[in-house]
Order: sequence, then C-alpha cells, then structure tokens
Amino acid sequence: MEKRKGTVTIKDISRKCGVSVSTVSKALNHYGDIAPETAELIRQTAREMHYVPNTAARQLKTNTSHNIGVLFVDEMNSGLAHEYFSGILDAARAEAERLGYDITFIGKNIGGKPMTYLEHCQYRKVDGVLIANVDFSDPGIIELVTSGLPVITIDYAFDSTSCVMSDNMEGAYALTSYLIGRGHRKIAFIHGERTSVTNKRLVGFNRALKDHGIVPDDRYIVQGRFHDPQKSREATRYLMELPDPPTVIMYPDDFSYIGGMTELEKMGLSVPGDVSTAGYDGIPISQFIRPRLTTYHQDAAQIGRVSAAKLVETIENKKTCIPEEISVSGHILEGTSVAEI
Amino acid sequence: MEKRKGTVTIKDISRKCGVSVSTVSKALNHYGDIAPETAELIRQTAREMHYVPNTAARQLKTNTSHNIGVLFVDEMNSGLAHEYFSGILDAARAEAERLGYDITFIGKNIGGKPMTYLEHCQYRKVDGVLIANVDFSDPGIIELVTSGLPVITIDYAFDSTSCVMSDNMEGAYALTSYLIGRGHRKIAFIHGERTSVTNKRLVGFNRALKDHGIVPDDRYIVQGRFHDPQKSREATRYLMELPDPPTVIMYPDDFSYIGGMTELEKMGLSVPGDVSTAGYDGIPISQFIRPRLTTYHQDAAQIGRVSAAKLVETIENKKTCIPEEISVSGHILEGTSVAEI
DNA sequence: CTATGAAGCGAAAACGATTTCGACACGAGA
DNA sequence: TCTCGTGTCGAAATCGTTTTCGCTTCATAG
Repeated sequence: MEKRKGTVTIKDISRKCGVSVSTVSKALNHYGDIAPETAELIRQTAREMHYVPNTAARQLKTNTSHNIGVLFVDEMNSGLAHEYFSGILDAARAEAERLGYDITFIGKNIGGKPMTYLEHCQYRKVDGVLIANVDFSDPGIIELVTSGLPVITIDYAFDSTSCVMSDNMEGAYALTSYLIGRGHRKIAFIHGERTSVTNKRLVGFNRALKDHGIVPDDRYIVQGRFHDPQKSREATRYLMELPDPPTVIMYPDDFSYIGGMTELEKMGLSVPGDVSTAGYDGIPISQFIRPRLTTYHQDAAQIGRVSAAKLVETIENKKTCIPEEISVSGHILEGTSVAEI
Repeated sequence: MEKRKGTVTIKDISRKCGVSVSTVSKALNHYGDIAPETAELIRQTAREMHYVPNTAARQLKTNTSHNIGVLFVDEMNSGLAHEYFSGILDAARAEAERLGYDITFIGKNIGGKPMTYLEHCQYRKVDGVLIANVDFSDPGIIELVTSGLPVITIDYAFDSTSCVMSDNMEGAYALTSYLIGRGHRKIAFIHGERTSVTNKRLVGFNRALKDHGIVPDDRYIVQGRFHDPQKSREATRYLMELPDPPTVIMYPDDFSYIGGMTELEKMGLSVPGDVSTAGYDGIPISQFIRPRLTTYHQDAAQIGRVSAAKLVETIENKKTCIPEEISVSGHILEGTSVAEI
C-alpha cells in the first residue's frame, strides 16, 4: 500500500498522459518517431510534475554517467589551497557543468577499503578523468592513464592522452627576456622538482639567455621545490652567499617567492634595492604584497576551461579524438620587484 | 555474440563459484545466512576477478548513492581560491572518503538546462549536502534546506539543520581582548556583510570591550565586505582620516587585511609603528607577509572534518539525529602587526 | 521414528530508465 | 481492391544489484 515515494518517474508521466513509458522516454529524449503534439504534451506534464530523471537507472542502461572524476592530490598540503590549482578546478567545474557533466573527486580509497584510482573510477562509473598536481610516476596513475578511460592530464604529458599545459617554455622565456631587458645579466633560477614543467622552463630560460648572448652560469641554477617556502629560503640564502651573487632571482612559484623574501629580509637585503626577484603563477595575493611581485601569470581559468572542454570532447568522440597537447599561454604581470640596472 | 564487456559483475562470480547471484550478493554484503566457507570463497574470487560493484545498480535498488553534494559558490570569484574554504573542502573530502562517501559538486544548472539546487541533488541522488559560502537567503538554498534532504551548513545556522561554525563570538572576543591587553583602547572593527558570522563577531567584540570597561565608539565600527581588498582599502582610509583615528584596525579576514595594508602604505603609515592591525582566518600566507599578521586562526581542516562526519551521521540516522550547532574554535596567531602601547 | 527448527541457499521480483522490434492505422500507388 | 510504405506508438527485454520468501537438508528433541 506504499504511496509514491516522492520522486516522480517516467511511469507516472506515462500514466498521466495515457501513453506508454517507452513513448515518454522517447519524447523526453527527442526521438523522431513521436508525434509533435504528443511529445509536447509529455514534456509539458513532465515539467509540471517536476520530473527529474533517475541518473542511476539511466546510467545502468546506457553505461555512461555524465560525470567526470578529478584527481587533485595535495602532495605537501598545498593542494586545493594552492590558488593555481583551485583556480583550474573551479573553471573546469563550471565548464563541465555547462556541458552537462558533474564532477566528483576521486581518491585512493573509499570507506576505508583501499582501491586503485582506476577502480574508484569504475566504481563511480565516471566517463573521464582530469588529473592534475599528482605524482605522475605513481603506478596507480599510470594504470589509470593506460586504462582506455578518457583522461586529460594537466601540466604533464603522456603520449596516450591529451594534456593541457601552461606554456612553460614560453613563460620562462618571456620572463627571462624581460629581466635581461631590464639590464640583468646575473640571473638566478630556483626551479621546482625535475618534472616536465621544470624541464620546459629550463629550456625557455636557457634559450632566452642564449638569444641574448649570455652564457649560463651553473651556480645560478639551483633546485628547490614547488610551493615550498622553506626550501626556497635555503636556496635564496645559498645564492646570496655566493662570492658573486646574482642580481635577480627567479622563483618557481609565487608561494616560494614569499619564502625567499622572508629570507632576504632576514639577511638585511631589500627588494629590489639589493636584489631583484621574479615569481611564477601570478596568484592574486602576489599583487597585494610589497614589493608588488613581477611574475608570469598562468591563466588557470583558461586551463581549467580548456581541460574540461577537451575531456568532454574526448568522451563524446572517443574513437575519432586523437591525443593532443594543448598549451595555454599567460602573460607577464609587471610589479615593482625588478630593478632596472 | 558479445563477450564480457570488461567489467565483471556479480553474475560472473556466481557462475565461477557455482552459486546463485543472491548468494554472491549476500556474501559480499556480509549477510548472516551464508556459510562462512562459501562466503570466503566468494569474496576471494571476487577479489581475484577484480570485481567492483556497479554503483548505479546498487543505487537504483537501494535508493542511496553514498555520495554527498557540496555547494560552494564563489560569490566574487574568491570561491575555491580562498584558502579558508578550500581548506574546509579538502578536509571534508578526505573525511567523507574515509567514511565511504564521494563528493560531487552541485551547481545550479547542468548541461545548459537550468535546474534548482534541489533538482540537481535529486538528479545525482546525493544522500546529503554540505553548504558553505553561499548566499543563504537564496530561495534555491532555502528550498534545499527545507527539503528534508540531510544538510549541513557551514558558518550559517538554520534551525532545521545542523550547522558547524567557527566560533566567531569567541574568536572576536579573544582577539579584541588580546588587543586590549596590549594597551589599545581605540579599536576599529571593519566587519563583513551582516551575516550571522558578522553578528556573532560583533557580539564578541562588544562583549570584550564591555568586560574591560571600554565604551564602544560607533565611528570605529565600519561595514566592509568579506574577501574584498578594495572595500577594505576604502574603510581603512575612512578610519585613518577620522579626527581621532583608532590605534588598531581589525579586519574581517586576512585577505581584506592585505588590501588595508596597501592603503596604509599609500598613506605613508607604517604597521605597527603608526597603527596596529589584526586579521581573521590565519591563512598560511598571513604568516609570510611582513609584518607577520596577528590574526585569529580558524581551524578550517577541523571544520571540514566535523562537517563531513556530522553529515554522514545525519544521513545514516536520519530519524534519530537532531539538528545541532557545532562550533569549532581556533586560536590567536600572534604576529608582529600589533604594537604594545 | 517422526516432528521441528535452524542453517544454507536460490528464484524471482523489483528499482527506473533505454531501445529494439513489431503492431497498427492510414493514405497512396498499382 | 490489394499492397506497401510511413508515421506513431507499445511490449518487452535489459542493465546489475538487493531482498524477500520459500525450499531443501539435516540434526536434534520428543
């Protein structure tokens, strides 16, 4: 004697309209073989009854969820809190939603039961995955990437999948060239872990030096880590204690710059009086601190949008869509942290 | 002549084990009426065959998704990018995952078709919703909150649902008392929009003044906005141009503080030499800028964890679980932005 | 020896949609 | 008149699970 459970189904509509469920389904999905008036009637009453389709049922039948997974891991707790990635995620979410897809997070366990990323994806039946800010050498990631599930990676290139990258080579080139244009010759480069991002930036950096006839000085190139102010402080101190210290220091990201700045301050050095600095990312806060940071702004929103769009395209034309490397460029945000010398 | 579609189902296991699908299902769900050896055999082969349950089917049958929705709206584009909220989200995600729930974003439209938040939730069949950082007067939010779906709100209290809040009254009280303890009497308070968060802070602020025998000065209480550096600059200028300016300014959040600081700097005022400042939030960056900000640190991680835990609890004991207001307290982060006078 | 009950398992009906295939009516061409 | 195509629609199978209820056994109490 159970009454309606609150949710209205396709069957309720069929009853009310005096047609079969098949007809309702077809009308709602704009099939061609339903009389226009019938279809309109059905759609109208569906609206009136506040019908909302049951994703689970649809998913079960069609084996697609209109749902995409995201893998954003916070190595070192900067994770979501890092504005670059949260900017990307936010934009991706908006774009995906516009295209009819929802976003759910993919983790490496669910309910205490550990599962691989791939299993989690299968479990949730996501149609595709967006991967960013993870350790791309993780076997779990590799498994996922090679599974055949549509995947877009961000800032890292596999050859089996499409990826979208901030144009790191161009960015480093532009930034370095800018510094050279301001008269700098002794340019230090603190870079992040040796990922492809770092490699591309190094290429851009070296190319800029070369194009301006400057010979690279190994001592000025030091390894730091992304988003690690502490590491950045150490690198900064090392550089400034060199017998012939650089006139400008480039940081791997704005967050690292903050660390560097506190060290410079501690050493009694002023920016840009004693040494100039440049960042990378262009997070909002970088324009509010003093000195206002000269930095290369990565267009996180655009990256997010493009990633989502490309992923959906891959999902919907899985056979014809070939892997592609999309790069989105940013621009220099000119602050007051670089002196003209 | 279709072969297995790659995914192994309960039926495949039943065939392999020579039992019925019902038995498999029961074994997997730890029902009592299956012989231990049978159950173990089934679970073992399930593992071997890499069985992963089909959520859609389960969801269809049980009408629960083990999936919770989150509503994080970025009014003014600070959204996810704001570390306080992304910190909450991140922690909530981790905790939910630990409890066996995934998280998907809820928006106000899907695939171009506008739908209410509630409809979106029904569409995705989420078991509950976490709401934060939205306009709580939005009819769509009200509809959702009163729909009977388990809901947890963050930093805002409805009486029909549980909410978890940073203890704003206590925080404002503690921070104000701290300032008084440092000798300040002329304390300005730039506050955010008149939400309940703001109201509680005002109560804490006034109570602290009263407890220390200071009479509140209306001119020192000015309305700003959360996370709006520009608005904050204006308020700062207004305050400092008063005939009898305050000796310390409290900002509604650390981000607003950054705006205020740039204005002070522009006016040629030094912090804390000419005027002291205090923030609210305790985002990481606040401890890297100079002067190091004295601020009230809200425990975003704890708020996220508690929210997710309480939501799951509400979902799983919908009848017995009564609405509750949970407050999680933070602590003062003592920086160098407040002078002793 | 029979009645009883528990323990272990399976048949089958859902859940709400999609989709194939056939049924039926009707107008037109032969 | 008969056939045939076309335009509309419905029956029914199906997706993978959960869950109820009944059917066997078999041991034990009577």
